[in-house]
Amino acid sequence: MVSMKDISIKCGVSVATVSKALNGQSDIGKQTAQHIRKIAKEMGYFPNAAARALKTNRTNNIGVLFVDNMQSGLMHEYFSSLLNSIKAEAERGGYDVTFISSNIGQSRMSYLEHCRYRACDGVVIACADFNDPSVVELVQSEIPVVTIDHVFNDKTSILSNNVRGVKDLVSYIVEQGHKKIALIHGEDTSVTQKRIASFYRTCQEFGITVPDQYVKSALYHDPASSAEATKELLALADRPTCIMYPDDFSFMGGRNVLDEMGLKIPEDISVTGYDGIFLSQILQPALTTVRQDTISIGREAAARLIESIENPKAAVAEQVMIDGQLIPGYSVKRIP
Amino acid sequence: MVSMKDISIKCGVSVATVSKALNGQSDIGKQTAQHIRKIAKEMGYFPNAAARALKTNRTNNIGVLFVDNMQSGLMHEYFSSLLNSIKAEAERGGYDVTFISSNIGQSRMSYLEHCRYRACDGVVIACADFNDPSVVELVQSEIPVVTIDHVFNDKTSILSNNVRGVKDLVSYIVEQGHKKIALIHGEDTSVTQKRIASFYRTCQEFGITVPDQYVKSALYHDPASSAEATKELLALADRPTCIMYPDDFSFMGGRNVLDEMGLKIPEDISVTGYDGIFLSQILQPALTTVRQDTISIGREAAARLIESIENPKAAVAEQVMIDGQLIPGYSVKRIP
DNA sequence: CTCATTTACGTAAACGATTAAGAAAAACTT
DNA sequence: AAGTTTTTCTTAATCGTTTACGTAAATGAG
Repeated sequence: MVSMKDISIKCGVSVATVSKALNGQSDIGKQTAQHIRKIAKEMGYFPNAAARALKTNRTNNIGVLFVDNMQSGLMHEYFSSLLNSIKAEAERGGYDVTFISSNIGQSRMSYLEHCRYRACDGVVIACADFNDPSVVELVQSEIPVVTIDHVFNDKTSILSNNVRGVKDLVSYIVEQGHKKIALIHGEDTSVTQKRIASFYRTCQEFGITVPDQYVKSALYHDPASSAEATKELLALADRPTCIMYPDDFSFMGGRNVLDEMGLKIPEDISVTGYDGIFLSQILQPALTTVRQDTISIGREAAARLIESIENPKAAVAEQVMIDGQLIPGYSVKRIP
Repeated sequence: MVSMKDISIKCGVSVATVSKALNGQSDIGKQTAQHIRKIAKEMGYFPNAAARALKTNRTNNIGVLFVDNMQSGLMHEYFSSLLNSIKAEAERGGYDVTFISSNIGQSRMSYLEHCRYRACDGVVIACADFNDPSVVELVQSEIPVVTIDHVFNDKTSILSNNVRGVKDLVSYIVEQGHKKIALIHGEDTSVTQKRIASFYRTCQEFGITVPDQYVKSALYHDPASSAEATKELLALADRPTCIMYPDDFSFMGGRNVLDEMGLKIPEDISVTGYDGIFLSQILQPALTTVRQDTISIGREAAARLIESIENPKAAVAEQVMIDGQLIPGYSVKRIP
């Protein structure tokens, strides 16, 4: 590996001069700097990240927290797409992306310790148990943090606009003429709470009362639990005309139940999903859903994190709402 | 951050002694070492990765190459699952995982340069264009490399046993009584070539001749192209009784076509997928497919890479075959 | 008791970069 | 022309570790 020393020898200057020339410091002669840069390129020089990190305490490395309780974190298209976007934006800003975990080898360390160990310049918390003390510790540390879909006081967070998304979805369903709308929601998280609240509120705005039996609890990304909930809904004396699923993938579970019972979508029953994953638009009929803008969410998360790393004084903690987009599809029947 | 210096002061010994005690060197008194370790733990000491890397030229960091031409790399469940497994095994071995990319900030660097810049101890090449000169350069460098599903001379590679997988699949289909089997395969890669060859060979072994029109080309993970191929197959005068799809997800495209034409699976036509993704077993009927053992593939890749990092002299390049598992499902009809 | 060996620790030089402070040379003042 | 400022470069310290080597004390051999 060619180091600054090699360049300094070749150029007949000191190492300090090389460093300053390469970093664009002003106190180096124009032509000297140019010459040094040329030689450096010729020799294929790249800075030694470790040395630079040691001295500057900056690594140009951001950590991502993707904790997959039940090994499913990255399997969700929502999260893998998010990661992709974070990665892309980080690269654009000159940062690398490293996974943060709670145990490295035999020694178990907290997320914070891991971050310090690797000297991450910042962390994106994308998928984690936000109540985990180890996560809270990290959030409250001095390390710049951006969270996704969860708000911590005084920290920047990027939020998929679930309130608006559900509102759009419900509005669309109502506009198609439905009055009996059921909601199957995921496990209790702040996202879920928002979706449920928005569901009730929007229904109310349209003067629709929702019987308690129309709201069922299931799990995200779990077709089995959605299938179960679907059965319960279909067993009701007064069936809903439209069922909203926690997410597109879970819908696949409900779909099977509907199939078995000989119910056609959307002729006999209408359905909606959430997320807008690739699969949802492959299905026949295309699923009515809300596409969460993972590209923007990831991009904003990385960009804001980098901003607060590079300009800590001016870093303002804020909540950034990213709107999703209603995809009408063909799974909701128009009722005259 | 507490450093060795802090510990050395508290313990009244030199920094060198602390270093040696913490690293388990033999030339430190038993009780001294124990005391130092105790204090270190009390003070919450963790080594500074950058300093250690600078001195030892080892980072305990492995790079992963997941190049997503057309931004789909991580979207495939095969790859995201692979990444998950690599990550898990790396963590077990005390390594962190960093993405390697070709451009970091404004300066475009080759994969190799990126690896050197970050001083990755090794790299897993999981998803990339193996003909890309930049990839080849990396493979031929001094950095330990393990490739997945592609063999480079003198390098360790982990291979999903596609030959066996397709053989098992075809055998199963034949055993169910099928003689007219069509294959829709993915774009030209070494994996695809193996699958096609294994398809032909197994058919031959069973004395089945495959008309050229029964073999169609499509793209992996692309339902549209598989749908197209399905149409072509169904337009044939002598239709196949079973269609093999490039992968489970692509099958979804074919499924729509079959649906439209009123063909029931498996009563009217049999189908198989490949991969064994979550979705495949949610479908009704459950898809006959081959589950690729991504857990083992990822684990072996990381484990072998770490082995060759930590014991370079004894590192033997080898090809490790990981068998998949036939999942019978219910999408292939038994023909008497 | 002396000399050799072992044990346990300290000294100091690296690793490759950054940066404050200093110094020589050039340019500008008046 | 002498002093002042500016420009350009060097010196040297530093970041936190690791490690070859040195050395003093303890132990053993004869």
